[in-house]
Amino acid sequence: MTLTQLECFVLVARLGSVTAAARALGVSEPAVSSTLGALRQHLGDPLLARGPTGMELTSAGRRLVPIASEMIHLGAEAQATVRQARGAAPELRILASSTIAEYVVPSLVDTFTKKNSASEATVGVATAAEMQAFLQERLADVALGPKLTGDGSVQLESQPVMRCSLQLLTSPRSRLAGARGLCATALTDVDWLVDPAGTDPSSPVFQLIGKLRVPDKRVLVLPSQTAALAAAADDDAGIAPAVTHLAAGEVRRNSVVPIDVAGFPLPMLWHVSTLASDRSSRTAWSFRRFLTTPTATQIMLQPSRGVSPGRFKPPVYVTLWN
Amino acid sequence: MTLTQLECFVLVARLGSVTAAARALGVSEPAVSSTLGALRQHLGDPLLARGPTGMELTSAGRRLVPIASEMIHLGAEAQATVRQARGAAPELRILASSTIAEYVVPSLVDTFTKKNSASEATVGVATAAEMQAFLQERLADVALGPKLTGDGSVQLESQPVMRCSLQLLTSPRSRLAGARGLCATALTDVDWLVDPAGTDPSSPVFQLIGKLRVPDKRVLVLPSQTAALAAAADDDAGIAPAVTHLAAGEVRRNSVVPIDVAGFPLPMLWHVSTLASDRSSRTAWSFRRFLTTPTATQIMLQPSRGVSPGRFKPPVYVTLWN
DNA sequence: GAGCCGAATAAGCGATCGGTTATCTGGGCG
DNA sequence: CGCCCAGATAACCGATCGCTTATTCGGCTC
Repeated sequence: MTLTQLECFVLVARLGSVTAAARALGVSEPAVSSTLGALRQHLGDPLLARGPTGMELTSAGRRLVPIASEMIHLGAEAQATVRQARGAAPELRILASSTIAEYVVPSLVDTFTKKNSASEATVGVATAAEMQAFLQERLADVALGPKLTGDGSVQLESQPVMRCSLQLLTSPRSRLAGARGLCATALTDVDWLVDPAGTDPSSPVFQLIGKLRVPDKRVLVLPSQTAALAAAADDDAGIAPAVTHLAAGEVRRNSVVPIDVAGFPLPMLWHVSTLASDRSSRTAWSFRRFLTTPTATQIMLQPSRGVSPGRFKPPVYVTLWN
Repeated sequence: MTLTQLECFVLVARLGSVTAAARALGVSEPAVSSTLGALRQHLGDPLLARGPTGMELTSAGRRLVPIASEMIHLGAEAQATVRQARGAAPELRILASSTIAEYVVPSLVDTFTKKNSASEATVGVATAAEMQAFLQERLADVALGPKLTGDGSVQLESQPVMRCSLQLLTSPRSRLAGARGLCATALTDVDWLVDPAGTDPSSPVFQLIGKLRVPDKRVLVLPSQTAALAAAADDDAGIAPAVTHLAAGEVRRNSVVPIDVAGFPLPMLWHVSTLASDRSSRTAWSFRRFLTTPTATQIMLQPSRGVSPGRFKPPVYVTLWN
């Protein structure tokens, strides 16, 4: 019985699927499957079995979850405690959607750690479901992205920190560029150029694609928002959904232009989420408060220039820090 | 960071020495040393350093102990919980001094599990220091042997369950056999045939040997008390300290005879120890209560015949059950 | 009944674990 | 001063871990 096995188990239990857990951990599905298999054999119980709504816990599995979860948490705490005892800065583990991670997290972290010199940040990219699981397992301290609700058993606090909007952008020379009052159905037979956050089922972009019934082959996932915008700048390459103020620079330079579609720009909110204050780390809490300050708002409005396409090393999926 | 590493660390911290921890775990000293080294490297702190009174915790190590201890405990609890959820009998992990393990534990366990069919026992041999460490780490549920005091931080409950005495036995044809009113100094130039419990610094036998200043080369550690008595039965092989009522059969058969030394038979007590009732498992508590019943006393007075020498597979040192 | 999707299994690979014996090192102590 | 003891290190070995790709299995849907 290793901590890795328990981590796998808990993640599968929380996310309801081996595949999702594998993606969250950034490994292949068989890796998780076999790790889970080892734990099953060791404990002599299937722990999880396929059910109509994903993997469902057996009676033994249900009792194991809280214990395993606590062990994992203590593992992280052990590391943090030793770090602190040695006088090192406490670490702040931040999760963000790929878009936010790309444009605003670096400068936010920069400013925060300068202000609050006693902390050291690591950043990972995750989907909303992963954020929720990781926060609940205390494998991350704070998440930036869509609103998280918690799953009832563990309370998450999610608070809006930025009001912004979504636009659809395309090349100024595209046939869509000049059109007025476009109908949504006209958008289903062009390529959609999205960043990794567009694959998160709870992201506005994903939901938009779903609502419009854009066929899968029309959705191209690029490694970053910057790359998506660069691709959209090519004539007739397709359309790129983007956060208005983050793409403002590209629009000003006229490399892309907004498409006029009813309902756009689509308003949206960025949220910051942590565990309830009494279970959250002091540093996480302090970072969260920082995000509501005007300084942080300024930073989020004036994004660091997106990393040039190809240079943006996609952290792709989060690695666990232990 | 593995559970094994944490286990090593905690055990070294509790026992105050790498060597002692290695013995408790039944492995070589370098095994523990290097496992500890791996943890040190992983956490970037020495955790423990040599001090005048054994290994001493660094500040980081001091904070790590309770966390690591809790993780280990949760590991054991995870297994127990899953076992129980599957409907299996809860397990009872018993530690005993080698003498007690040899003569009375098997029948005690037999009777107890028959009475209390919902439990399954495993037995290990340990010294008093190991018993204390294992109980505190909840790596064992109950210990049978000398009185344990606890080390202040964790409270152990130790209760006498058997009043008995220690005799010195030798071959009826030995030159010591007939002597009357022997002086203790006469005993330092014969071989002492002791069982593994005689190597436990807190055992009466060990203390006796120390008080008499018997030279090390005069002390022969045999794999069991039965073996020691068999050896003592040889002419002039030496003397074997033994619990009076356990050796009664051998004495009745005249294969060995008691030596007449002032102060002998030396009274002694067997104790049963557990964690305080609120932290101890139900099964452990129930076993402990069982030991105070007349049934259990009867069993302890009428030992199962010692296993024949050589056939007694010495569990030597306890294995951790996880 | 055929196809599909997600989990499980197979096979293989390199790194690490956990263990051994033998040796080195560094502090008390006679 | 040199011995001795206990911890650290070296060198080595086999088992397991953790991960991969490819394939098989089992339910569901059409």
